[in-house]
Order: sequence, then structure tokens, then C-alpha cells
Amino acid sequence: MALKGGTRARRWNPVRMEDVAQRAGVSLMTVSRAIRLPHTVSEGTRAKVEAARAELSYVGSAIAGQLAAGRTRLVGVVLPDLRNAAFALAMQGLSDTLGREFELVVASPHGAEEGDEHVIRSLLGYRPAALVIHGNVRSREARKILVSSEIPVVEMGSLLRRPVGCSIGYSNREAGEAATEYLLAKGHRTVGFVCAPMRYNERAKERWHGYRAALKRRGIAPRPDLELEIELGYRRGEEAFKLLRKRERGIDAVFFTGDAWALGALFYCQRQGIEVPRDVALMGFDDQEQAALVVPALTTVRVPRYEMGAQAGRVLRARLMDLPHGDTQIDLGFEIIERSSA
Amino acid sequence: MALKGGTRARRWNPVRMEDVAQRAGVSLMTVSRAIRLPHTVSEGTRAKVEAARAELSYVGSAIAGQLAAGRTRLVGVVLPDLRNAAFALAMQGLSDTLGREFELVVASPHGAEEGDEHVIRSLLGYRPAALVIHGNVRSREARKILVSSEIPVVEMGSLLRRPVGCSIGYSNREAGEAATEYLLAKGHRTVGFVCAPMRYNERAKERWHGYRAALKRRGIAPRPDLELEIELGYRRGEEAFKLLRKRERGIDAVFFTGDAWALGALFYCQRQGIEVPRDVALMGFDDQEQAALVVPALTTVRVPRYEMGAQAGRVLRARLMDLPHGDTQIDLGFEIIERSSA
DNA sequence: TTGAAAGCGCTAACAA
DNA sequence: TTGTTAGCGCTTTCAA
Repeated sequence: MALKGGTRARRWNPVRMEDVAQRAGVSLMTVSRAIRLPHTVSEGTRAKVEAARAELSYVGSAIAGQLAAGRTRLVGVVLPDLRNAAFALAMQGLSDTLGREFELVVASPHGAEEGDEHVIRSLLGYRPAALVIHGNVRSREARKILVSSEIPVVEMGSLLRRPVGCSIGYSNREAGEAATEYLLAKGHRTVGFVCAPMRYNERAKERWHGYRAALKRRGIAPRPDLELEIELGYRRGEEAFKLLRKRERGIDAVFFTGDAWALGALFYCQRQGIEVPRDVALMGFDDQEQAALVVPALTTVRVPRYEMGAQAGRVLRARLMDLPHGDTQIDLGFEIIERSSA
Repeated sequence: MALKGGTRARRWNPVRMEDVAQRAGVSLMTVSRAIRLPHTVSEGTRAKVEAARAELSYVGSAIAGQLAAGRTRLVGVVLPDLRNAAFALAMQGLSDTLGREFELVVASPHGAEEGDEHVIRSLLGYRPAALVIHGNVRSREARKILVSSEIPVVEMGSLLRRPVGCSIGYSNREAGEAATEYLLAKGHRTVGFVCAPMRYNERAKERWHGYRAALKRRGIAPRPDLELEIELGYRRGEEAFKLLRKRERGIDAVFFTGDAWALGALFYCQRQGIEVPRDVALMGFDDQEQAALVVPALTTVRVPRYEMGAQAGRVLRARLMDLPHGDTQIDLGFEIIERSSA
């Protein structure tokens, strides 16, 4: 600790705890206590330190503090895509329940081919107190480094058979099956299916399995030509819808595994005078706020977006504070919301 | 560096650089180099280190590394609200241009009354390499600690007269004025206005100033009873619209400073058989993807959401790498998108 | 209630 | 090309 004002360039905020200590006329350690454990220092000392802190606009270095303490107050969040409003809702739930004492470090793969391993490794470098993964851990290597990191991990969105840590969500397979069965029960027989590219998206794949299962139970032959994998978006929904109708004029219904696609198709029908659900039934997924307001109102599947994040936050708080915590699998369920489009 | 396997509890991932070094049969420093500056070590050494690293599943501590190096690879992001899709787009732009080498630490105020000061202070604790603030720095205290932190700061969304660092965006005032003038030029005289609560939202206030200015230039008396401040949302848009119509049966047009509100109102009109724009004209703000697809297509103001984030990323990259960088004020402009609703 | 010493896991500067 | 030494700015431990 020699050479305090040495030659080494002072990086960052030049105000250190030491400076506050000198100003307050106490030792560095007392400043540390006054800030983190105010009740362990005397009233007068606390006031002096607080005054010095304010005068110098001192902001402690979380980096240094957490390195010394051996634990951070960072929670890593892995998102498949920053743009998706559904993830944003879950983030809000997480942030709300985690509270002020944790910060969220958010990362998503740069480019579709980048594996989850890279993102997870980057986040683990910051030694987060916990990790929340929207979606599921795919690669074997990612699993391995997660397990050996020994921090609480929450996988969110799909209930998994073999989660790395805790799994919160609902069964995408059952949701897909229920939605398809809903359409079949209405008498539709030629039902299209639209989902995200399944290669990198376990949830999409699950919903597809559910869709196929529902067809099978009714003894309906699958139509691979009516199953589309595309990126999310309103326009994409319109395009997918047009393509499906081109491929099969007599299509009865389309199950879009995302409201944005379904709404895009619905708006297209509005413009073209295609009557929904008489000419073709449309089913969405997510129950976004607008789904209830469009004409005809969109029949869709409601999944607990905000609640997933909030539950994740609660589970992590409990784990991090060594409180007892419940299951490692939390099924929040889903709900078919019957409206007018199907 | 004594007591290596001492009594002190080993927190975090127990694998340290030292362990990799031993395994590879080289010094700690060589491992550090092999990882960060691969070209400065010999081929063989690099291979040995890489093998050891893989065997031990070593993930370096960014916390320790960055404390030692005196700079982090974190970029702090302040968002007014995690849910807002508009911010998500800007985040994506930021993430895309910043690239893999930086992580984003995202924070937003917990509760509407919490000042920006608290959020900014929390983020600065992590000594981020830079800070991106969506919106503007309000409090004097926040300004002060930002300035004294001496890191690059980007304020995004509104062009500011006196930004803390760099300001990227467009003039909300001019956008508000242009949109209103557009409606007035169409012959509308009784024009409602809907925005977010102005108390905590400088952008909303700016748009309102623009709205008032446009009225004034045309010699139209303002109607404070037709100016509403509400939270964003489709349903809220519908409610606001109903309220405005109740207050003034003869309302000609409504300028919603957010597409979600405008679309909510538009969907309501669809359901009620209110003809847009014949009965009443509707104007949005943001040009979300759906705006072009609904019936009638929504006339709105396009602002460069993604581009703002991307520009912020570019400016920061330049600053952080000491490259020359352009202006400290980047006006990305806005555009009135004329469609059918107004 | 306060302080001094040791060191968190790594990088920078310098030496070999 | 590799190794050694001295910290980064804090917290922990232990002593006063």
C-alpha cells in the first residue's frame, strides 16, 4: 500500500474511499462500515463520513468491493433477442422483484449462429450472483460451465425435463397441442402452422411437437408444406399467410405461434376483405394487449410473461439469501383465450 | 500470494488463472498473455495454455481483470421503462454496433418517483466504460456525478441544448410541431393531444411545446381540456380517445405522441364504426411496424430508434478507442409518414 | 466502536 | 518470449 500517489496513472473516478476517510478524519475501514453497515458505527462518525462522502461526490467502486467481498450484485440475463417485447415484459418482472440491490447484465447472441456458450461464458466472467436464461441451455459445453460455476440458474419460458437449475414457465408442447386441438374442435381440418426457426429455438420446436400431436390424435395427416419457419414480425406474418394460402387454397385455419404474425395476417385480411374466421380462422400466441382490441379480436394463448420474470426474481432472492425456496420446477400454466378470430 | 489453499473460503468459481498456469506448466503471467494477447506468446505455449484452460473449464474473472486494468468493458444503459418496445430497438442498435467485447448493464428507476440520480449512481459504481441514457439527465446532482465520473456519456432521444456528453436523436419539439401542423394544414381545427406524464418526461414535454407552438402560429386558442397525460398502452389510447370525444363532440383530430395509443384508438373506431379520418383524424408517433398494416393505415412520425442506438454505439467505440469522433450533437431527424388515418 | 494487516484474482511495468 | 513485482480499491479478519 505504499506509493499511494505514485506515478501510476489514476484511472476511473479519482475519489477513493481513502480520500473520504482523510476528509472525515477517520480510517478507511470506518468509512467502509459507515456506508455498508451504518449501525456499527457511532452516530457522530456516521455523520462525518456522510458529509465527506457528499462533499466529494464519492461513488464506491462496486468492482473493487465485490472482488474483495467475493460476490457480486449482478444478475446475468440471457435474451435470445433484445427486440422481442415478450422478453421485455419478463425483464420488467425480474427487475421489479429483484429490487434495487441487483443490477442486470443483459446479453444476447451476436448473430443467429453464435451459440449460447459464448454469451454465457461472457456473463460468467463477471461472476454474477445468478443467471437468468430466457429459453433453454442448448450446448453441452454451456451446461458444463454453468454447473461448475455453482451459481443459481433459472431457465425461463419452457418447463424442461432436465433444467440446469430452476425452470420456470409452462409447457410449450401442451400449449401448442391445446391451441391446435381448439382449432380442430371447431371443425377445421387443414390447419397451417407458423413458428420461429426451430434449429435455435427449443420453444418453437416444442410448440410444433404439440401441433403435430394434436393432428395425430385426430387422425389427420400432417402437411409439412403448411408448416413455416420464419422470423417474427407483422409483415412476416402477412407473407407467411399469403404463402400458405397459395400452397393450399382450401386452408381452414392457421396457428401462428406469435401474436405479431397473427396480427399481421389479420390486418392483411382486413385490407383484402377476407373474412375471419369464416374464410379462414386465425390463432395467435402470447395475448399481447392489442389482441383483444383488433377486429375481429384475436383468439390466442396467454402465457405468463411478466409473472415468469417475477417468479424468477423471487426464486433468486430466496436462493441468494439462503432462504428456503420451493420447487425447482414452477409451472405457471397457459390459457387459451377464446375471442372471435378462431 | 502465500496461503494459496488456505482457510479462507473459496468463493466463486474455484478455478483461477494460477491453476491454469500450474496445469500448463507456465507462469500466471503467460496464461494472462496467452488469453488476452495470443500473438505475444509462442505457438507451443499458446496451445498448452489453451488445453489447460479447456480441461479446467476456466472462465477468467472480468471483475478482477478489469479492476487491475483500471477499466471495464461494461456499458451502462439507463432506460425509463424496460417494457417499451421503442427502447428495445435502440438497445439492439447499441448492442449490434458495440459488438461482443462490451456487456450492457441495464437499469431503470424502480418506481416513477425515483430520480435518475439513484440509477446513475448505481451504474457508476460498476465503473462502466461509458453510459447511455435514454432520455435526458434531469437532476443537478446526477449531472454533477456524471461529469465528475469523466466517462463518455450519450443522451439519446432528444437533442439537448446542454447535454452532459453527446446527444443523439431528433428534436421532439419540432416533431411535435410538424405533426400538429400537418393536421392543421389538413383543415382540422380542434386537435386533441395525448402524451406521457410530462413531470418525468422531457420528451413528452417537448412534443407538447411543439404542439402548442403549431396552434399558436395558426392563431388557434389552446384547449387544455383536450390535452391528456396518461401512461402508454393500447387500452389507454382507447380510453383517452373516448374521454376527448366526450369533452368535445366536435373534435377533428387527435395527435397521439405514441403509436400504441393511436392504434388503440383506431381499433376502437373500427369496432364502433367511427370512420377515420372522415369522422376524426388520428395521428401517431413512432411508426411501429403495424402502423402501415392496419386499416386505415396510421399516419405517424417516424423516428430513428434503431439508428439512435447504433450511432450511440459508434460514437462510444470511437471515444473508447481514442479515435477521432464527430459532433457531440447528432441530429438524426424525423419524418412525417403520411398514410390514411390523417 | 475503531483500526491495521492481508489479500480478492487479475494486469501493468519492468526485468531477464 | 517469459517471469517477477507491485498494486487496482475495496472487504475480511483479527486485534485493540
